[in-house]
Amino acid sequence: MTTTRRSERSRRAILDAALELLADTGYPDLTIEAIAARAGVGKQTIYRWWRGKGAVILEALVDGGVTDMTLPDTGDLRADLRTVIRATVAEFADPKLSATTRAITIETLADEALAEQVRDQLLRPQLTAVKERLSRGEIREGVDLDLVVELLFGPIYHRWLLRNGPLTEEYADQLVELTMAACLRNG
Amino acid sequence: MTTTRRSERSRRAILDAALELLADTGYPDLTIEAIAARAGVGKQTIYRWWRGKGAVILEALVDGGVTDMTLPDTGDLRADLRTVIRATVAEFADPKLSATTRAITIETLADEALAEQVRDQLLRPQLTAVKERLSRGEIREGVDLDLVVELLFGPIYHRWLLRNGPLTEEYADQLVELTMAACLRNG
DNA sequence: AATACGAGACGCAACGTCTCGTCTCGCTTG
DNA sequence: CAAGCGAGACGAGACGTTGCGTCTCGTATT
Repeated sequence: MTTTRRSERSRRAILDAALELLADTGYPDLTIEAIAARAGVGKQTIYRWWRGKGAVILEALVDGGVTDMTLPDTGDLRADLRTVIRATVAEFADPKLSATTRAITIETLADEALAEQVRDQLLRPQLTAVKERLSRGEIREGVDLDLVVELLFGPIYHRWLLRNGPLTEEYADQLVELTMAACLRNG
Repeated sequence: MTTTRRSERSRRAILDAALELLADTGYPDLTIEAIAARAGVGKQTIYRWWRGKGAVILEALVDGGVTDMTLPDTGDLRADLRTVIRATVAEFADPKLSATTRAITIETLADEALAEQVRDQLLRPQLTAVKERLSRGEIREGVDLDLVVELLFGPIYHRWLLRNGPLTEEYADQLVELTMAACLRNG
């Protein structure tokens, strides 16, 4: 049995320091030593509880409640999706939030174990929520809802990753429109 | 006037060494020093001609002719897209090729200037080719072809990035089918 | 009494710059 | 036309710097 006498004070300081550093100085300057210094914490305290800076960022995001995206159900699927996709596009367009996403994505690409945690703890809840909302809509027979979810979020990631065009509200709406055309029962 | 007395021999050795290292030992071990050692070249020779390993990988890919994706035009848009998307999915599913893509993506996320070069020299040609093929198809009025292209490639990137499901031929076909439903004139 | 804590020293690896001596090319000059 | 010269790229690797992850301290907490 592990006697977890973990200091909540240090934990919070570390998570906050990580997010602050990302916002202030950007990913290249986000080092374990910088986090420890800014948090007023020994490096060992970080290594004792996390596998690396990727894990720190992940916990900071989960802790920050980014995953609590309870999407609306007004009965109008098109309108509800517009709300969600507009919010997602805005999130990716925001330089501050985008910096955090960029950091966690880099870590994710270099660490498969972390990638699975990010997927399960951060992304899946959101994707599942959208999928469930879709399942209550007028979707054509034989259409894979997972694929529809990807049809919505994939292009956003794609455009963000490749810096291949503006991430605007109009873009979000067009994306919803086209996706609806793909899977709605009444074309 | 710059008297470019650049050694083609060294250039080739460096590009080859970079790709070999990526295939053999993976991204974490892809260092400038390792590339120089494997290529039998001084580090300065790399720094003289490239901004970093990201630029080396990019040139290796461009040089390797990855961009020469001349897609077919049989008259059947659905069949042609199936061919292209199947190939793309297979590319992302292949561990060897995927390792290179992963490496260039990481570099891209950390270096905006590199990102633009990758987009313009590597990705845009392929996306443009697909867009042109689409423009010869029976697409509904008022549909943005750029968006349709993202509808095709976005989900693939999304699934690959998040490791969020298998990248199979069936997946490719379903993706094409759904995209066609979204934008074809005769629903 | 046990153990997490802040602080920081330690050896290691890769960074990017630099300084060698060598080699190769292009231009000059006899 | 050929011998010689000078600029600059080349392989090699030393150099100081930075961040890594591990390790000891003495202190603080429970």
